[in-house]
Amino acid sequence: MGSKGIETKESIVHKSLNLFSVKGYYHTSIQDILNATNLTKGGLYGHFQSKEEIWEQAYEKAVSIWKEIVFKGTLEIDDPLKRIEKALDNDLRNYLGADVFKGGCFFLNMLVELSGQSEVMSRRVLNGMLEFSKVTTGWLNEAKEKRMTAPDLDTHEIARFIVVSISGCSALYASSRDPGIWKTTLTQLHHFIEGLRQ
Amino acid sequence: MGSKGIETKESIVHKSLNLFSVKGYYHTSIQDILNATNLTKGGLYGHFQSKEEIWEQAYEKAVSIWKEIVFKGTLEIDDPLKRIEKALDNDLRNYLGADVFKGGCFFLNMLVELSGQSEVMSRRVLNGMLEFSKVTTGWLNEAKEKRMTAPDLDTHEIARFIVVSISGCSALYASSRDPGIWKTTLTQLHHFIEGLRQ
DNA sequence: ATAAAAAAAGACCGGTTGGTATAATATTTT
DNA sequence: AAAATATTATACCAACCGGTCTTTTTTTAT
Repeated sequence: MGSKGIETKESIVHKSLNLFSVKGYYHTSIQDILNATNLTKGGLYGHFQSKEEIWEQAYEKAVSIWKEIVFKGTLEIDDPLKRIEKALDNDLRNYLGADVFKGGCFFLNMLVELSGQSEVMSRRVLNGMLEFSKVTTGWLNEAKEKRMTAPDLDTHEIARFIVVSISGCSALYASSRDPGIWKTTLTQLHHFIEGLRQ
Repeated sequence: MGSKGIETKESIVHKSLNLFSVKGYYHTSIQDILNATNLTKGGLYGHFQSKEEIWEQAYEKAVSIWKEIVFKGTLEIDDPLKRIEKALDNDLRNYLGADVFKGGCFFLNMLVELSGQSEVMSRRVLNGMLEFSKVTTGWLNEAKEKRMTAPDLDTHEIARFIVVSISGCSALYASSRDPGIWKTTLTQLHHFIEGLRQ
């Protein structure tokens, strides 16, 4: 594969990711992608076997973009609870609120659209979100071991509730475009997490 | 319109509501509705002018079904905070968790799917959800006036966070089908609301 | 029972969907 | 420069989309 091909392929993934995040997977047609990339079908299907394969690569790119934003400046924070708060601040303020993807949170949008349509694709998105829940659980366990919280803290449950909150925040912000949504969520989650300290 | 016509029309709305909640609006085709109702195009378009008109009536029916479940047994509760908890229990346990709509929460699914597709339809769903937020705000104000909470409680913000939480819960439950999602949310919201008392 | 009205059937419409096959054109490699 | 290879264009496919129209059937009112 020559350098021209690689460039074109990356362009397809990039443009498709934007389209998917704004219009959704099914509502983005191959023709939409062709218009955005100034290609024709031959040019596109030389790089991908199917629309779903384009989505897979777009999804992976979205994950790497999201990770870079959310975990920025978290690892150097010693206090695990503050670390969680930093990650949440990154997610809601610098990812969701900064409109990194014009349609809101790429993952939440995909999860809802694909549920009941494609078991394979929706499962993949869900697992990605559960991974974040696991990271949070780990940090909560760290806080518990350091005796910063109650010794009987149900860290798995707390982490799950945090993911629930940011998911709802993403859903409502995407449709309302009201920054008050993520600001409120951030404030309440801050109080919630600080309330775990003993 | 004879009684046969009314019966058919109600059947169309009923079947369509189920299809919309499982497959989504755009992914439900007219043909799907025809198969479910054992009608043909002539039979269907004699009752409705467009697919969107079918959705409007399905939406209204969903609202009435939801209201009946969520507000059941709430009005006779004097304690406004307990009243909110009862409504949330109804919503998560008896509506979402009971799989009243097979695809999860009809409103959340519609909100996400329609955002960025149909301004008119998504706005309608969002406004419906904000109405529930207003009811909750009113109940919180009642608690504040009765001096059950801190005098400076930001009731609007609290209500908004509650709606955020149940929205996220609906999104994650729809795709995971894990009852632990709504059970966790219920537990945490219970603690959250009880924590408002002073 | 019969006439009027309502309901339903079914063919048809233009447009779009994701995807394929083949031919032409660029780009690399030799 | 020429040959090999990678990339792209274009025409085409069957299936499906929401919706319209006319005809036939069924229900309803008299």
